[in-house]
Amino acid sequence: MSHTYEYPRPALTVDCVVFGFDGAGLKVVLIRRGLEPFKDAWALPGGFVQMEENLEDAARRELREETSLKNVFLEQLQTFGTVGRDPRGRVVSVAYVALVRPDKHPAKGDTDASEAAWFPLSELPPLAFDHDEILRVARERLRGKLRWQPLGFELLPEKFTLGQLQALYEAVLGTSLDKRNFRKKLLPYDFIVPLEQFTSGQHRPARLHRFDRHRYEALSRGGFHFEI
Amino acid sequence: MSHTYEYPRPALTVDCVVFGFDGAGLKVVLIRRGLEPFKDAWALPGGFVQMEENLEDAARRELREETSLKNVFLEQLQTFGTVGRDPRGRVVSVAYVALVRPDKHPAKGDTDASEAAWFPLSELPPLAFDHDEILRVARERLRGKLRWQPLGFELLPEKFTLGQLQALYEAVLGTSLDKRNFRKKLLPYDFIVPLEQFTSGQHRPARLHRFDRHRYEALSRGGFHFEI
DNA sequence: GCAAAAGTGTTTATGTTACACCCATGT
DNA sequence: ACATGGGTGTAACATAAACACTTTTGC
Repeated sequence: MSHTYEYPRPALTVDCVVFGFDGAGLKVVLIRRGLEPFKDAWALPGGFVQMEENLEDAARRELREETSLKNVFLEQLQTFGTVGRDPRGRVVSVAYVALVRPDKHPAKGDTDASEAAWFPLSELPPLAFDHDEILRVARERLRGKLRWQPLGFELLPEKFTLGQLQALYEAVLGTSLDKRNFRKKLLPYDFIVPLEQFTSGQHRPARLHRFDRHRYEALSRGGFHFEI
Repeated sequence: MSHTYEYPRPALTVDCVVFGFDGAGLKVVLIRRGLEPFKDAWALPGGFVQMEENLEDAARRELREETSLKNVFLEQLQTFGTVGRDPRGRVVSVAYVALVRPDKHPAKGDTDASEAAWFPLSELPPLAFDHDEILRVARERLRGKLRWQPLGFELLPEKFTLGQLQALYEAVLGTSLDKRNFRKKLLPYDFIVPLEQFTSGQHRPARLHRFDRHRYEALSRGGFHFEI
């Protein structure tokens, strides 16, 4: 070990923006902080990176500890390091975006966090630190990515209707889409596979579909181009 | 200050992938390391983040110190934090991408680095640390972004010919493009402004153009969509 | 029978691709 | 005169956008 350890260094945290979709709108997981600073305020789940821990592992650990979520889609977003973003001193945070299916994941607090809950993006409480900013960047990223990558499937149940898929796109993109054109665009790629199962309920049953990840990856390798 | 300082923490660095374009191919700035580890190996310019220094400021400072580059386009790329990526111990690096016009920027070493030089992407030496990986991600990002954003203008002189612009796109995307279709696609947006100046040289003079940043930003705000 | 969501095709407009020749200059 | 890169248009094709009615179910 050379001069690497000779001077003070920032603290390093990870923060996770966990998106979910309930059929109507996008939601995000927040935890109520149990400690100062910002005690009792809502914040993104996250915490300090351990010395021998990869960044993504730290993000997954914090998610597990604070929200009981595991095996979720997780991707690095951006690193936030403005001096003064944390009143405790210099803290640099590597932010991650996670996508989960709320039906599979109840989002209950476990250890550190006294409470964890889903919030609709339209009804957010004030957030601790610069977490509004992190969340804003995360929303932009999600909107940008959804158009070129079929991320939607990380947010929907394994079997879903085309109506649900479209509602998700509409919620993320903030626009309304034409039902026929939406299907015409997606279905020919054949990574959305129709099943012989249908929903039941008050209305006409809708056909269920599943996402064919292998088919999608094969297409991707061929350098295909897909845009909603 | 609470428990923030109670345990050991990773060291934090910034590393910069500086791209330039010389009319023929993409180049990147490397510095020859003067210290262990990887003494005398080539590496990306970068260094430790100071305690009261914003991340981007640290990146700009290191660029200035190691390569004399200033006032360049700079954007955060991704954070690399795999345990073991630095033999000195746990070092997490926030990587940045910079775009510069090589004509304006000679890239001479200044302080820390004994040497700084431009390397064509096709003739790279072995790099220190995980800098190959960082560079790989940077190239991908550049390729991805160039198609939706007119980044090209950061890499070309203020006044440029359409031939130069096309050569740049071809170098970054790794494809060849049709001259007529390329112009037909870009010019109607009117953010490339023809000038009444022409090159001189061995061949027919080419009209010079400039990038109209305001026009581009006005278009962007209108949510326009541009793709090569 | 009515309310509510599912499902389905065609036409028109727009954008993309492919393609070949003449022009201006320096040597 | 020739070598070199600059500059220009059109037709075929593919993709995107606009648009309305019928079906099935639960109540």
